[in-house]
Order: sequence, then structure tokens, then C-alpha cells
Amino acid sequence: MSDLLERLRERGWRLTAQRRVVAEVLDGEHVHLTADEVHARAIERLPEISRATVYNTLGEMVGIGEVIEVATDGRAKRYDPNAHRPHQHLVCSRCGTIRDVHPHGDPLASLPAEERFGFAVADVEVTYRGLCPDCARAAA
Amino acid sequence: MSDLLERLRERGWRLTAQRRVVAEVLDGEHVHLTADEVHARAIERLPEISRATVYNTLGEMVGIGEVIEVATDGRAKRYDPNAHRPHQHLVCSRCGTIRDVHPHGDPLASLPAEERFGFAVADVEVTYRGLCPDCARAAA
DNA sequence: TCTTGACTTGGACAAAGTCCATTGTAGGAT
DNA sequence: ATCCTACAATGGACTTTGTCCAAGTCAAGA
Ligand SMILES: [Mn+2]
Ligand SMILES: [Mn+2]
Ligand SMILES: [Zn+2]
Ligand SMILES: [Zn+2]
Repeated sequence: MSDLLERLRERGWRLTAQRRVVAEVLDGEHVHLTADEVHARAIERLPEISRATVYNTLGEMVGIGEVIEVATDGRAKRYDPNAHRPHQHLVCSRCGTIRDVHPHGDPLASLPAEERFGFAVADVEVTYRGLCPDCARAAA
Repeated sequence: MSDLLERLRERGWRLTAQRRVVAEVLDGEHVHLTADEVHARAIERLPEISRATVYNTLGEMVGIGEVIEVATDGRAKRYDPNAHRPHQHLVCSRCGTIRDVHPHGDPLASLPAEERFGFAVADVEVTYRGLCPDCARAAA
């Protein structure tokens, strides 16, 4: 059983076949899938699972902090099961490939107090953009 | 005439009433408007302007770098006429208010070479999230 | 003033996501 | 082992955000 599923059980969630499958797809080989990509993969294991359930389940997992929502473009949100180790994202501006990256230092430290305008700043998201090696080669 | 409009003319754009109004709305008091918010304000000055034209014009301005597209949530993109002075954004997690902020140092420097995976990194977007003073008070 | 290619329009279409009435079931109670 | 029921799943309608296109309009140069 996946770690994610185990944590859901500990939170008292009813373990339905649907939630099991969504957790397994997320914890599987792929990362940063869209909701519809999760749905497509879930259907291979549980053909009758509905789109609404996938959206519901992903939304609940995000709500309790077990999954992170990533919106690197203006398109569909992506769902990231890597919610334990803090990280940021490196995105190819051409093909959209996403990689996890671990910048040095505390990104919060870069925002001085006088630039916080009284906000209680709790989190930072950093998106690095550029061409991946494949796309750089194609553009040359 | 707005600075933005002046720059568009220098680029040889045909200055239609529609483009004039979109530029004036963007350069006006509000920042970080959505396309439909721009449309609503544009209609007050030019009632027959179409949604398609607002989308077209904003897209063109983004394409030539006179306006920046900001996607801080999974909702509608926002359009930022402040494309001259590099800056980042501070967003209230509850009400969605957006403020321009100017972090210290070069945000690109935080990503070491061994974490770039061969990408030609060209740009960084940083989004700081937290509660604004009003929302912090309401939550207390 | 005339011409013309660039611009605008409205409506159809598409993608991503939400909502809800109905139906099904996980898991505790008996 | 069976029953109950609150919680979860379903699917289809609906909403939001954005794109596309054929037809009509017009800014600006000749
Ligand atoms: Mn990630
Ligand atoms: Mn801004
Ligand atoms: Zn690429
Ligand atoms: Zn707020």
C-alpha cells in the first residue's frame, strides 16, 4: 500500500476503491499529472470511476496537505504527491516539462519586512523557466 | 495619452479606438485585472467593444512584452502593465489581493548549476502567499 | 477620396472545473 | 452475518475562461 493511502486511513477516511486508485496513480511513476490525466490512468484500473470523483478526491487531498496543487501555466492544474520535501519547479517554456528543484537558502528570506505590507507571509512558490536540453537543441 | 499607447504607436500598430481603450484601462488606476475585468471597464468607455478584441489585444501586448501575464491562482489570468520594473507578487491566500513586491538579490542565483538539469534558465517567478492585514483580522 | 490589408465582431466551440440529485457502499452496530 | 446510515460516487448539466472563424469595418497611406 502506498504511503499516501496509509496516511489517509490514519485520518479516518473511508477507503473506497476510487480513493485507493487515485492515491496509487498519484504515488506511482508519474508526477505533476493533471486531473484528467489522473482520471485517464485511474480508468485503466477502475473503468467506472467518474471525473467528479477524481476532482473531489484530489481536492480533498490538497485540503489536508497531502498533495500540492501546481499551476505553472494558465492551463490545467497539476497535482504533486511530493508534499513532504519542500521543493520548487523548473519548467520548459516550450514543451512544458516540469522538474522538481531544490534552491539554496530560504526563499522567504529574500522578501524584506518593509516589502511585506503587513501580510503574514506563510509560503513561497518559485517557478524557474527556460528551455530544456531537448527544446534548446531543436531551436538551434 | 498613456505611455503604453505611445509605445504601441512606435511599434507601428494601427491605433483603433478599441486598442486605445484597452491600453487606457490597463494603464489606469487598477492593476492585475483579468481579461473580463478589462472588458467590463472598456465597455464603459466604448460600449460595443467585443470580448474577442480584448483578448486579442491583451495577447498581442503580452507577445511584445509590454504587458505581463500573471497566473497566481488557477482562475483567470491577470494582466500587469508594470512590465518595466522587474517585480514579484505577494498574494492573500484568502481574498486574492495582489501586491507588487521587490525581493532582495537575484532570485535566479538561488538555483545552483547542478539543479538546472541542462536547462537554459531565463526567468523566475516568485509568488509569496499569506494573509493580508484585513483577512488576518477577520480570521482572529 | 479610394483602397486595402489589418482589425473587430458575435457567436460557436473547447477546455477545465463545479454542482447537485440520485444511487451506492464502507464500516460500525447488532 | 446482516443491517443501517452517513458518507461517498455518479453522470450530466452548468459555469468560467479562453479560442477560433467567417463576415463586416476602418485606419492610414497613396
Ligand atoms: Mn513537484
Ligand atoms: Mn505586478
Ligand atoms: Zn522542452
Ligand atoms: Zn486578504
